[in-house]
Amino acid sequence: MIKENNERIPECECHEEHGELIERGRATLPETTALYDLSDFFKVLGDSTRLGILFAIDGAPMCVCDIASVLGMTKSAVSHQLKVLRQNRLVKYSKVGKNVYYELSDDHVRDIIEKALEHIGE
Amino acid sequence: MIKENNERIPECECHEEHGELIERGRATLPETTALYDLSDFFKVLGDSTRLGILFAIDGAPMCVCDIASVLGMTKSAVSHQLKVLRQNRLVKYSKVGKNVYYELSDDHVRDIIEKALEHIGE
DNA sequence: ACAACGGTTGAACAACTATTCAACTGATGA
DNA sequence: TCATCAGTTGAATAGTTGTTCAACCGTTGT
Repeated sequence: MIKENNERIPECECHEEHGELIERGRATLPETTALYDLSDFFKVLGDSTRLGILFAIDGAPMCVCDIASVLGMTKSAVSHQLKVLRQNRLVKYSKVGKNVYYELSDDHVRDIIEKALEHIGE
Repeated sequence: MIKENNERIPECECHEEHGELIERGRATLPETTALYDLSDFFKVLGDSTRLGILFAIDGAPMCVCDIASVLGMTKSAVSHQLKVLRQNRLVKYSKVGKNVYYELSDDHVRDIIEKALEHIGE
């Protein structure tokens, strides 16, 4: 957890002369709120169930029951995670009769996941 | 949490005819271990302190004390998070006297964070 | 109107995680 | 050699998070 930007950042405790370095570090540091938004975004992707859902519905929309079947989980558990994905706008849905079909809301996310997969495969 | 791939995936509980959809979903689903690796990677980025550290040392290596100063945190807290970043190979370090200088180990990570920032800014 | 079904929701519980604190290691300089 | 400082570490604690369970809502078909 990071202190608010408007709090005074204390001098470096160590006795080296790194004042300039610290200034530079502070300069490249995004706003506190931006940092939280960013970490929240990564937190959403940091769960294998949610990633599984994203992979499952990649290509074709699927209803909750189907997703649950693919992942071998209960509808309830899937629905809870779909809520998180919805709230963070990673998926969108459409109701058809009794069913609710979910799909990826964005190509952006696909790119990020792909890049991460590349990074890991080294 | 996702069931192991070698477990039998049950038929869809709902009474629609989605057999093909489910087959397709299963096909696009990565190996369970790959899914865990991927979510672990995002988990590391899903913390504002760790992101703050990455931003701080972006450009110039910094010692622990400086990082702590920039973020307004204790050396201990920073060191604990640096350990996580080390274990996941997101940072590398070099000792100079009493100090330990940390820097980004990879341009890949910078790309991913940048893409995520783009995604959020919409 | 009613039962059945797909899906959502809230509470509860267990598992995990980040920070603090205190103790420790290793390098430096007197 | 000894005190000091940069950094690490383990245990403890508080906060967060994912799944389960049971109850619920809205739509469909009879």
